[in-house]
Amino acid sequence: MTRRSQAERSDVTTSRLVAAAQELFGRDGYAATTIGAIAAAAGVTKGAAYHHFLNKATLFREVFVREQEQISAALARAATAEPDTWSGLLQGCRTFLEHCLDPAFRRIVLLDGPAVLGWEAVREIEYEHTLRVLTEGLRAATADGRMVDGELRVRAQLIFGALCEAGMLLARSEDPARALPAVVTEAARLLGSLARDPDEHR
Amino acid sequence: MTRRSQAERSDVTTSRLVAAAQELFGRDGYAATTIGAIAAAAGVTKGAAYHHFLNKATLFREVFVREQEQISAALARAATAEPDTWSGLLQGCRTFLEHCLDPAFRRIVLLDGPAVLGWEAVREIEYEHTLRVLTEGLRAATADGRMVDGELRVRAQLIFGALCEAGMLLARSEDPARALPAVVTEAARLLGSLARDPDEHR
DNA sequence: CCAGTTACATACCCACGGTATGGAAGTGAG
DNA sequence: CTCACTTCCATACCGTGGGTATGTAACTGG
Repeated sequence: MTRRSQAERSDVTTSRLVAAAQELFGRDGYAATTIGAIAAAAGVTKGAAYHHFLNKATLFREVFVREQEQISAALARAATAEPDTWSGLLQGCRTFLEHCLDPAFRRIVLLDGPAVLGWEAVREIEYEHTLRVLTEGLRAATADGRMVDGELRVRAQLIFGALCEAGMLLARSEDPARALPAVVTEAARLLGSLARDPDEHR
Repeated sequence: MTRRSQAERSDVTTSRLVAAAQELFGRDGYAATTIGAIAAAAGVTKGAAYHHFLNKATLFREVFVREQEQISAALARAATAEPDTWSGLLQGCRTFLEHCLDPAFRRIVLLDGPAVLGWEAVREIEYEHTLRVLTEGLRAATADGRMVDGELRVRAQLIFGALCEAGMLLARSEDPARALPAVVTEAARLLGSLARDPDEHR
């Protein structure tokens, strides 16, 4: 009984298309991935793809959002598992860096995303996901007295930039597992500038 | 007497092509710029472009290097004009941020560069220019006792990432000139973590 | 002065993003 | 149940643009 409702059929094909797109965009990059290839990988034709998505960039945007949802969930999970706000922040950074070891993630989120969607659009999406988690972590740590006051939006952005760069650096090293401590150390040192001992005031 | 040597003719057309490419890539972005348009703007045809450059990416790479040469020179100039290594570092960062107000610079160096040339290639070029200047600034400040020790290569990379993000943030604000102080303050605060009072040891 | 190279222009190919069209399957009103 | 209408998707097609093949005039070295 392959009799399905329209909504069902539609959902199945769209999610198949997005999944195939995520796979191919992540592996080959945006420019080297054709709509035809995505459709074929999803078991449909170009017509189906253009029925559900306005154009290639729109489909890519969908993939980008998916990627954001996945990592922001992982970040939130990692942070809340920690005993206090400060270590939650550090653990979140570590989790982000580990995520950067995935080539598909780097390709989609760090390399192609800004070029394809534009910086503003990308940061707008990220501010609903990754940047939101980071900003809230900073806010919590500040409210906790573990971090000096400041423009949180700006601060989150700067830290995010440093983390992205760190993730790329890490991924490029021949032995990422061994290089991770050094990168984490430097990152923690940078963050350390913002730390404040909750017991003493200076 | 328009009689020119081969080398002369070649140099003229190549530099014209690069100049036109820099203009168009910076204004419209990599994807929206065609080789034909570049050639036309340079007063030649596609044939000339493909005679001097292997492909579109190669031409873009040339433009990218030019952009790097220009900014790294400006950074070095700004830094050496300062009285001490630490303020030289700060002034260099400020100069970089001001450079980010140029849309063409952002487009070529921050957005399209990594996507087109790949992260490794971009950082390899930058390590010969912008990142070199930054790393040397850090080295000088460290040797001067103004900054705590650390993995300079990694540190430069992290700071660079934060600065790029700061530059984008700045450029997107409705009034960059007014937003600059806040961004500089946050950036300086981040850098402050690495500062060390040269007179006291702890 | 001439063989060989360099510097282009012109003409062409084709891959790929996007559109137009057609038809099969589903849906909702009467 | 039926029939107009919509949704979903395939097929066929178009235009643009990156890249190549070819032709040719100008320069160069012997």
